[in-house]
Order: sequence, then C-alpha cells, then structure tokens
Amino acid sequence: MKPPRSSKNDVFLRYKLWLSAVSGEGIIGEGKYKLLRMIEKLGSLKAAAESLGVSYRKAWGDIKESEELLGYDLTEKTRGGVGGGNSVLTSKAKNLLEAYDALHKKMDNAIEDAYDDFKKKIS
Amino acid sequence: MKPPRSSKNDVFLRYKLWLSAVSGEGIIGEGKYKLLRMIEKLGSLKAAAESLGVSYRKAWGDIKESEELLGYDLTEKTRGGVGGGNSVLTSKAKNLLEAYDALHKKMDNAIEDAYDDFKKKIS
DNA sequence: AGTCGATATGTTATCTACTTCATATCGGTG
DNA sequence: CACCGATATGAAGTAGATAACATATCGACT
Repeated sequence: MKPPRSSKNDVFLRYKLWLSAVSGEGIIGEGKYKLLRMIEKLGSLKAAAESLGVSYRKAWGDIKESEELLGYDLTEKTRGGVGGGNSVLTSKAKNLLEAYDALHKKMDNAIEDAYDDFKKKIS
Repeated sequence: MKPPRSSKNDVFLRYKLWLSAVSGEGIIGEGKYKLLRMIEKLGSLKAAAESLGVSYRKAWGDIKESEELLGYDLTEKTRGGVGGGNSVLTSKAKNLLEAYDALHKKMDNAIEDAYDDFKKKIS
C-alpha cells in the first residue's frame, strides 16, 4: 500500500520574517507587506484594510508607526477631492517591498533546503 | 567625523521559526525549545518554568499540547519520591532539539547572507 | 503511616492587542 | 458653497492569551 499523503501527526515548518527597529517594534512583516501591496493595488487605505478584513483604525496606525520608525513616508495621502481622498505608495515604499520580496524568496529557498534534512532527523 | 554606529532609524531583520501541526498550533518554537532545554538542565518542569519566568500552568500545558500533537512524549514524568518528582527529556525530545538547532543554524546563515543585500537595496 | 515537593488540572483574574464607535478635517466637484 | 467620502485620531468595548489561585494526586523516605 502506498503511504498516506498526510496523517494526524503530520507537521511542517513555518517562519515569520520582519524588519524591526532597535526598540523592537516591527517595521514591516507579512501584515504590513500585504497592506502596502493592497494599497498599491486599490489606491486607498480604507479599501485595502477592508479587503484584508482588518480595521481601518489598525491599518492606519500600522502605516503611521512604520513611517515614524523609518523616518520617511511609505504612502502619499490625499484628503478630499474625487472619491474623498486616496493613498498611493511612495517610490521608497515600492523599493522596500521589492527588497522584502527578494529577501523572502531567499529565505523560502533556505527553508526548503533545510526541510528534508530536518524531517529525516525527526522521523 | 565618523558615522555613528547606530542611529534612531537603524533597522534589522528578525525571524521566528517553528514546527507546526496542520491544525496550526505550534509544536515547537523558541519558547518550547528553551523550556525543554531548561528541563534537560534542571530535571524539573517546575524549576524550568520558574527559571524562565513563565507560569508552571502554562509550561505544563505547553508540553502537554506538543506531546499530543506529536503523538509521543517529550518528557518522562515522575510524581512523588525524592524531591517530590521530576521530569527528564525522552530521547525523541533530544533528537527534536538537535534537529531544531541544526535548522536554526542554517536559517541564521541564510539570513546573514541576505542581510547585506537587503540593506543595500533599502538604503 | 505521615511528610514533602513536584506533577496534574480546573477556575478565575489580568493584560494586551485589536475592533468598534465617535467625531473632526480636508478639498474637488456638482 | 454645500456635499461626499477618505484620511486622521481619540476613546471605549471585546476577546484571546497568560498569570494567579486553588486543589488534588502521587510515592520515596523517614
């Protein structure tokens, strides 16, 4: 018989990766990454927050916190006008997202390499 | 003047790595790793929990949860007797810790490699 | 047989992060 | 120039995680 593809005791590796300030606060991780990408896509913080199922209050606070920690803006905000306002990514934000992508890719490769070895050891 | 070694806007990368069940619960990560290593060192769950500044209740629950998820014991428990009882690691637990160590080392290397590249990109 | 200290486990309180609510501000467009 | 909808921000309510508290159980040693 062939082995089951997964069992009750199946396990796998997970990891979180983030950029942090010396003070410990997270500047960008999975959550803020997704939020920024969604702002890029939708052109609005409100729409981005809603589409991710996170409160506007938190999304707004997250962006603000990151910007304060980094010392530069990640989004260019507009109030009033057509549609009430909007948010678009700054070029620095886009740059940061690119760098985060590359980093994540490298770590994904590393963990994939280490995974088989790990499973062999614990089985 | 020479540049400061660190500034207000200094940032660095951090990551967490853990073994997870399909259901999502963590089987072993930094916390349980430290707890198990401390049990190994001190020979008691109570002493280990206290030395790590975590409540006995939580430490006990953590170990139990991991054991249930893995389907095997990580500690051999004794009640009564000299000293009131004790906990020692099973060989499977030691094995798991070894594998976790190796994995972490690999990831540490990977992140170190990626770090300079990342910083160059975002600065 | 009684003592002692660790394991074992339910119950209640506290902490903290996030959501909800409330309210103000801005400015292009009709 | 009033209106609308997004940004901006304080304040209060909620839920999930952890700590604190309370008790029971076990068994070698005296």
